[in-house]
Amino acid sequence: MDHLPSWLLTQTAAYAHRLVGERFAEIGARGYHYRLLSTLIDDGPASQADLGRRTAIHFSDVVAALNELAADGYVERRPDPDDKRRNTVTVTPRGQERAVELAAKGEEIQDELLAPLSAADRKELVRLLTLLRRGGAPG
Amino acid sequence: MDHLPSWLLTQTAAYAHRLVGERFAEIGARGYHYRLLSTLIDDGPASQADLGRRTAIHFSDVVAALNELAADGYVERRPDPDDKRRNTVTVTPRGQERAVELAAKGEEIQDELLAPLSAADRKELVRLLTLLRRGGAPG
DNA sequence: CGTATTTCAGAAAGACTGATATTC
DNA sequence: CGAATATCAGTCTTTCTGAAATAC
Repeated sequence: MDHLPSWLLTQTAAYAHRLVGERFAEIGARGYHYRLLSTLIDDGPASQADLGRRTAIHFSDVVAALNELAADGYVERRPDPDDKRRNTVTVTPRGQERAVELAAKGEEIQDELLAPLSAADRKELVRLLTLLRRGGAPG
Repeated sequence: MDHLPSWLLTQTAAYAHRLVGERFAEIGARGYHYRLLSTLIDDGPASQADLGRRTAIHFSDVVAALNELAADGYVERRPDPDDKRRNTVTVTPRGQERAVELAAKGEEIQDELLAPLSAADRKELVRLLTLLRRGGAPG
């Protein structure tokens, strides 16, 4: 059974999942927060629908995660004057600091997760997973 | 963001996960059924605790999945005469047929999942994931 | 006594569905 | 009108936690 890729993928993913959940929970965060904040900083302010597309998080979950981030003062929602349906989501100064914290945690998690792999193997893994992902989620 | 291994792993896993769920659902099954039946056939009858360890499925989830498999007549639970705490789980003839069906579905899912990868890349992926998994789940 | 097995009830997290109000 | 956006309420799956009863 250990040779089946989908089995391995599920197992490894479950481990990665648990690790990400645990480590982010240590600082009161979730994976969604990390994804959203990072994307906002890397690609700039966006509407919630745009955020959903960029992060591959469902619209409804973007709303919920943004509620949490806004409650802690990490992001702000402002109505888009050009399109009244939209909220423009921006990162506050506090959110910038939080993003640094989450990014550091992210690095820490990476290192823990990839500990068994050499630098070359890590690059190879990224290459293979990128190829795989194309089959499922274009973008 | 696309270069972060844990992100890639989560995304790819989500895709693999969805694929496995959908395809097995087409024949009224779940991933757990496949894992449990395959393990029972490959390694022989076992107690539920053993099954949990072999498949890396939680005891409580083994119970639930076995309830489903037993309801369809694919497995049988018999009290272990040597240790009255244990149930010995065996595959019925119907279960053998079902296992063949699930294995075929499993192959189909593999092919769909790994379509973007060459044969060499598939082996490489298995190698890397196996290494990774050691970090989290020894066994 | 502590440990192992089976069982059930439920929670957390991610992904998703459906409905609604609003605006383009 | 159809399409997009934001929101809310809720489901589904997998994984895991906690507690109970029973047997070693």
